[in-house]
Formats: sequence, structure tokens, C-alpha cells
Amino acid sequence: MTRPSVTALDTLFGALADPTRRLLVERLLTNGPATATALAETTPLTRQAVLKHLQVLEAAGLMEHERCGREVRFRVTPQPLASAVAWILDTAGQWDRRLDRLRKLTS
Amino acid sequence: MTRPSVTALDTLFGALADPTRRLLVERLLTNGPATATALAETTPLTRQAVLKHLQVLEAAGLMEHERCGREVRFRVTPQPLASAVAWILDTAGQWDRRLDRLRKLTS
DNA sequence: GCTTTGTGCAACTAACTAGTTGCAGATGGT
DNA sequence: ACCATCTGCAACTAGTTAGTTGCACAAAGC
Repeated sequence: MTRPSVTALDTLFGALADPTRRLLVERLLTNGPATATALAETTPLTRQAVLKHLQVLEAAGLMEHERCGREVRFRVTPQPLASAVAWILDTAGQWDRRLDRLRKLTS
Repeated sequence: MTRPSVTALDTLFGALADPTRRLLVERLLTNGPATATALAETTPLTRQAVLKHLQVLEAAGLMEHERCGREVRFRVTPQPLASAVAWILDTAGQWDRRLDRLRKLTS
């Protein structure tokens, strides 16, 4: 076993490990795209703190930003979540029959 | 949006965020239970480093250890992974049809 | 009983993370 | 042109994490 390199799964699971970030994802999915400033207003955190979280999510491939005039709107791009599910199913699938059934359905 | 508290999902996703830990999970799933010492031999890391990783995994509910004489054997308990998949499906399921299909099958 | 092998605990370092503040620059409204 | 508002960047702090070393303790084997 060689020392593993940092992969997309690292940053992906790492991004999901923070409850604030998961909340941001949920918010943006249900309410649609928003700016860091707007999101920060619904939060005890600073705009910068929220922005950093959004950037972490973006680095994980879960976000995308678009400039509109002086605003920067963030939107969720959930595709990478499929990789996370894939790892779980591939790994634990050999163990758990129920998950294994699901794995077959995704391929 | 109140400041979110630390939940099981935090430690779970956090545990999965490290490539070494994912490797340990894979190893133990395919090769069966093993001790920290044995696992460390297949790794550039120290026994203590490996042990810490195993303890992180155990805190996330993904491991269980059992004492056998002077050895301590670790085994994977993958049940919590279902929560991770559940969050992903519940959250992104409303967005992605393919994941949504899966969500219905798990309920 | 002695040696080997495996575990447990503690202290320590280096690097990273979450969050802050402060300020400068850009854009839009009037 | 001016003011309000939104973004961008940088510096800084406090806490956490990954990993190490060193040593003491426990269990097997001979």
C-alpha cells in the first residue's frame, strides 16, 4: 500500500464534512442560485466565511459561479456526488446486499 | 439559518475524506479484520498513525474492535454509510433524476 | 524467568481549517 | 458626480489534524 495521493474524493468528502457547507448546498438547491452576501445574511457567519465555504464547495466541483453585473451568483452542480455514492457502493457493496442491489441499478 | 451543530454526518464524511482511511476500509473489507500493527506494515505510516485513523473511523461508526489475547482486531461496520448515501439522495435527489430513482428504491 | 511481540499513552511538531477584520476596487442608482 | 452596495484580497488568530517519537505495560513462547 503506497501512500495515497489526494484525489477528487478527498476534496469531495471533505467539502461534505462541514455542516455549514451542507446547509449551503441544501439552501441553494431548494431556493436556487444566490450570492455569498445574500447567503451570509441567513447565517451567523461573515460574508467572507460563507464565501470561503462556497469556494471549498467549488473546488470539490459542487459549485459554479456566474457573474451578473456586480453580483456573483453561486449555483450547485451536484454531479460529483455521483462519485461519492459510487465509492460507497463499490466499497461497501461487496458487503451489504441492499447496497449491492443499488449498485447494479446505477451501472 | 442557525449555526449547525456537529452531527454524525460530519464525522462520517470527515472520516471518508482521508485517502488513507478509505484505503484502510477497503483493505479490511476485502481481507477481513486485522490489527493496527499488521495494517501499518502495508503502509509507509507508523502503527500509531494507522491506529489514529482507525479510531477516527471507529468514532464515525465505521469500525469496531475486538480484543483477542494481546491483539486488537479491527473490523469494518459499514452501516453508517447508508446515512451518507441517504443525505446525498435526499439532498441532490430533488435535482438529479437518476439519483432520485435510487432514492425511491432505498426507502 | 526472560525475551519477543503487540498494545496504550503522552508529548510534541507541522500543516491545515474556520473564522475574523480591515480595506481597496468595481458596479449601479439617482 | 456621488453614494450605497457588492466583491476581492490579504493578514491574522485559534483550534484541529496528521504524523512523529519515546517509553511503559501486557501477553505469548521457549
